[in-house]
This record gives sequence, structure tokens and C-alpha cells, in this order.
Amino acid sequence: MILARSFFEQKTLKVAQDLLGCFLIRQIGQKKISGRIVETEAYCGSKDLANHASKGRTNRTEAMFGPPGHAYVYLIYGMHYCFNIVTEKSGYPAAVLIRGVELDDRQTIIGPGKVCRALKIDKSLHGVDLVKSQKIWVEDNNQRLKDWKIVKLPRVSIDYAGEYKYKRWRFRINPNQ
DNA sequence: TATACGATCACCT
DNA sequence: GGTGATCGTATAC
Repeated sequence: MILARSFFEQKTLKVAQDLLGCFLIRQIGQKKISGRIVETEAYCGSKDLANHASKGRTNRTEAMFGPPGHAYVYLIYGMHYCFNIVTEKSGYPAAVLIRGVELDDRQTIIGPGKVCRALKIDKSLHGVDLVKSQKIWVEDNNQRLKDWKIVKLPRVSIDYAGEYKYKRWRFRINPNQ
């Protein structure tokens, strides 16, 4: 079942955890690549100093201020793309970064740059509506088990974020499940 | 117009 | 553990 707008409109920390175990589907022509989401990170509002949007609304961060369910894709270190899903209401900048997926062949990809390479995500997907797009979307699954253990970890590479550096807003499915 | 650096990865020692 | 690649963005001048 394709996730609806209302799913992404919930609290970012909830969406980030609920996305674990869901499938990120990428359709390229006749080819379909699906990845089970195993690691996410939450970026919550302008108060969160780790959030790109904490310094105000700019061209780059505009997508995060938009309606939920849209993609926010950006280039980092001049070579890697990172894929985020915008959450919460319009005007409130928040998003979930997809950090890890497991492919159909059970290969696990950890790292936002590697995820984008595996799913062939680039800036052409920036701003697309995941609820309506034919190129990329997220599906829930019936296999979700309630006793999945979600590991909470500090976020990565955000030493500049002051007290927000210590927030455990990175979520990962227990690799032992 | 110029400069510094980042929500990273791969490869080296 | 350390470093180089490589460029869009924000900020400074």
C-alpha cells in the first residue's frame, strides 16, 4: 500500500521510526528497484541546529517548508546525493533522511550517499511528490512486526549543532532481528 | 566576485 | 586513525 499524505504529516520523530521496515520503490522505465528502509534520521524544525533550515528559508531548503510527502534531495561534499522526505505541515521545516536500505538480494546499504547511488537518486527527483510520483514512492508492508527493536543513536557529522548534536534522532532496525 | 565548508565515501597507513 | 575528492550553497567582502 502506497503511503498517503497523512502519514508524512505526523510528527517527524514518529514518521522516522514508522518508515523503518517500509519499502522505498524506485521505478526507472521498466525496471523497479525496491529497498527496505533500515535506518533513518530526523531533522525537526528550525530550532534543530542540525537542520539545514535552521538558518532560515533559502532556495536550497525551500522544499522542507513545503507540504509533507515531497522529496528533498541535495548534493553533499560535491559528490554524494542525500534523499530526504519532507514531513509535518507546510511552513514547518522538517524532514527524514533515509540513511540505510536493504535491497531485494538482501544486500544492506548503509550511508545516505550509497543509498542514492543504489537507487539512482539524483537532483532530478528534488521536490517530487512521493504520494503521486511514478518514479519514486514509499509502500507500507504487511510484514511489520510490532516487536521490532528500534535502536536510537546520535546523528552523524553534525558537531556544529550544539545541544542538538546529542539528540538520539537516528533510528535503526535491530540488525539481529 | 571570492572563499570556506558540509546530514559522505573510499582508500591509505 | 587520517586524508583526498569535488561542487553547490551561504556568507563575507
